[in-house]
Amino acid sequence: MPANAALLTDPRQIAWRLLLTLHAHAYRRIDADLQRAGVLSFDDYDVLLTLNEAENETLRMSELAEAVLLSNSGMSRRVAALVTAGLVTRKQSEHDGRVFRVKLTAKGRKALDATWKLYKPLIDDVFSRFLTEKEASVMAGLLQKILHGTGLGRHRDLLKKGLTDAPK
Amino acid sequence: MPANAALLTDPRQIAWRLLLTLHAHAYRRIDADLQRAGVLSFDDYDVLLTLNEAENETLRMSELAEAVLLSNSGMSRRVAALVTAGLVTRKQSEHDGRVFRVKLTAKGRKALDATWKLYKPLIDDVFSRFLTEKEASVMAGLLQKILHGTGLGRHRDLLKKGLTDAPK
DNA sequence: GCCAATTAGTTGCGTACGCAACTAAATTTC
DNA sequence: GAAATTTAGTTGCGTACGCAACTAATTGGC
Repeated sequence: MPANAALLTDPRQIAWRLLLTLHAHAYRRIDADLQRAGVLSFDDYDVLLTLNEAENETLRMSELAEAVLLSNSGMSRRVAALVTAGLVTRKQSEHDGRVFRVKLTAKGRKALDATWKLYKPLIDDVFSRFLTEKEASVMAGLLQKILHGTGLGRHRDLLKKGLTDAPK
Repeated sequence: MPANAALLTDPRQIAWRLLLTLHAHAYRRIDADLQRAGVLSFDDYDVLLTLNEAENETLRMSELAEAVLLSNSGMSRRVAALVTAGLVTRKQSEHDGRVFRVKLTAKGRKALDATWKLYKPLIDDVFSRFLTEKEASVMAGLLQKILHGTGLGRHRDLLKKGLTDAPK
C-alpha cells in the first residue's frame, strides 16, 4: 500500500489486505485439491451451484455470467464445455430466439454432490475450523454489510436469508 | 454448496461464501478501474509492493513468486515485462549464479505511489467505507487468526505488526 | 576432482480469459 | 411493415497463466 506496509495502521486497510491474502491462499489450495481429486473445478462448481440454486435449475447465459462474475464470452465457452461433459443442457427459448437457457442435468447434480463432499472439508481446513460459530456470524455479518452496501451482492441474497432465518 | 444454498445455515459456510463473493466483486471492480486509469494492474502492483516492503527492496524470483502466489514460470514472464517497462531490475547473484535478484527502480517506486493514489480510494469505495474502525479491527483480527492458523500467512506477517503496533 | 543429484529459473505447450467485432433475433420508429 | 436500433450470445484475437520439460549452476558422494 503506502511506501512501507509496516506503517499500515488503518485497520480497514489491514483487513482489506488480509482478505486478499486469505482469499489467494485458500482459493489456490482448494482448487488444487479439487483438481487432484478429479472432481469439478472450483469455477465449474460455482456455475453448477448457481444453477442448482436457481428457480427450476435454469438460467440464461447472461444471468449465469453475471452471477459468477464471468464475461459473457467466457460463459459461452464454459457452458459449451459443460454441455459436452453432459453436466448441463443449453436450449434456445421458444419465446425469444436470442436467449438460451442452461439447465442442470441429473449428471450435473451428481457431480455437484460429489464435489461438495470434497469441497466441504476443504473449506473447513482452510477457513472454518479457525472460527467459532459466534466469530463466523460476526464475520458473515460484516461481509454481508459490505456486499449489501456496494449494492453488488444483490443476486446472491439467498445467503442473507440463510443468515437471518434458520430453517434448516 | 449443498443441494440448496437457501438451506445454508452454518455461519462458517455462509461467511466463506460471502468472502468469495465480496472478493470477486471487489477485485474485478478495482482491477477495471486501475486499468482504465492507466496505472499499474492490480497484479503488477502486488509485485512491486512486495518488493517495496522487502529488505533493500530486493527479492529473488522464487521469493517474489511465493509472496504473490504466482507460479515461478508466471513470475519469470511478469518480471521480464516489468524489466522492459523499467520498473524493476533483475541481476544475477555473484555468490550463486542460479539466483536472480529483482530490485525496484526509482521509476517503479514512482509507479507504485501513483497507483496507490488511485487504489486507496477504490479500497474505500468497495470495502472500507462500510466498516467502522472497530468493525475493521474485528474483521482483521479474525482474518489474521485464520491466516495464522493455516500457517500460510507467514510471509506477510508484517501486517500483524501493523495491527498490534501502532507506530505510524 | 569428477559424476550424480539437487536447486533456481526459463521456455514449450495447452488452456482460459476479456475485449472488440461479429451474427442473429427482437423491438422501435416512421 | 421495412429499415434502424437494441439485445443476446458467439467467435477472432491477443494476453496471461500453470504444468511439465528443459538449461544452467551448485552441492554432495566417493
